Amino acid sequence: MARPREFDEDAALSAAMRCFWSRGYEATSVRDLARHMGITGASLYNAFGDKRALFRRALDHYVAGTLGDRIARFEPSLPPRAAIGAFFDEVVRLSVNDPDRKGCLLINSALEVAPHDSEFAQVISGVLGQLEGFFQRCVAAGQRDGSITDAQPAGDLARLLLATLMSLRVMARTRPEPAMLEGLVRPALALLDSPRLSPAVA
Amino acid sequence: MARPREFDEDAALSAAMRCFWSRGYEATSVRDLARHMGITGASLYNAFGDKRALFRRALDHYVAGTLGDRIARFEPSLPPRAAIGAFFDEVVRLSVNDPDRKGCLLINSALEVAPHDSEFAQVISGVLGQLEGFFQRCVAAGQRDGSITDAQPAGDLARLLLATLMSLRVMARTRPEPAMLEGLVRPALALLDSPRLSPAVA
DNA sequence: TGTATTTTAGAACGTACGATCTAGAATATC
DNA sequence: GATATTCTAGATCGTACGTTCTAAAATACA
Repeated sequence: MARPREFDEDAALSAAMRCFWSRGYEATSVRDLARHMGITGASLYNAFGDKRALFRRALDHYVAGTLGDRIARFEPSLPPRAAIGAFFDEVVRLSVNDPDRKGCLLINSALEVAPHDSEFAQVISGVLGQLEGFFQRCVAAGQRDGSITDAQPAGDLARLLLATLMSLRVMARTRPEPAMLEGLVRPALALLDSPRLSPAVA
Repeated sequence: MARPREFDEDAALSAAMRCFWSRGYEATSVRDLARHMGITGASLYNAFGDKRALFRRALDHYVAGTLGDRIARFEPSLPPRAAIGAFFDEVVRLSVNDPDRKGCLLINSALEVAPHDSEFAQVISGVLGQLEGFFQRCVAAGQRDGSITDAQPAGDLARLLLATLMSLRVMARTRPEPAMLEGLVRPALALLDSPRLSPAVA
């Protein structure tokens, strides 16, 4: 064997992720990447293949470290209705406090990369499915414990939440003001609390 | 005065719009544009300024000819609830029959251009406001004639519809299958038909 | 310690980008 | 018909792109 790598591969990957996240795939140059990763172009190609392969790694890193982490923090530790609320609260809070308007790397890639790259389309579609699954599990559990209405099937409510999340990510890149983003989220969450079918209200 | 222009400016603008629509702003080169517009680079710069100014014209052209036209076709001629349904039906149908997965130029630009160009952010935000206004007018009218529930305020339902539209446009670039897109739209439209608050159901 | 192997840095490859310039062709006004 | 103006085509500008190459530095195993 031979000389070991000088740089921290995980730190370099995180730096690459941040580049792709704030500038997008095409607009991020290999020179940008190398500079922010603290390595040279040759090392980048040695360690990660080419730009597209590095992007794939960076996207996986993002999904595991941001989306996956958020679900893992909220789903096991909060009641289902609260987990959904906390999920959206965090996304709104991060969006409002993001002067670069980076949005979400997954959704950004769904629009920039997926349409003309079937491998990424498949990966992204799978992650969107995981998100829908998270919402569906929360809604179903909330319907069982009575904290979420059963006026709509859990699958339908989950898709409404997924749609809300995607629209939130779109809006956050154009108009990331609290009133705007909360105006998108609040009516969606209100649906979860709609009265049950059984007793009359008025 | 002097020699008149040889090419049809409106046809050229439509061709430019199609380029930006299918490839995005950055990925569309001035040479691409000139070729599809049927003119030379010099004529393009003479007639439209630079690439950014041409994109601005192309985006306005898209908004007027696609979004504006769709609203103008449905809002005056259909009952409010039907206008909303026809709007989404058309977007789903066009998305499914779009092998290039172009999506919507406005939403694509909201993610690609708006975050780092405040002028475009303002323009796009304004158009999103017009869309929300269309939904709000339809919902309010539908609530008046009883075809749409008043279990939620018209503004909230309008924002839910706007969110649904944005998510539809995101999903259409990644997974433009009828089942997927209709699965996003159907639960949102179902909300409009929710029972009114007054009589008990079960 | 010697050698094979993989790292590093940075120059260099060919290509494409947005934009401009140089001519020459064409036309509305005088 | 002369002239001033705006059009056209295509070469050309400087810059940046993704990628590869060259050579020197460094280390695990014999």
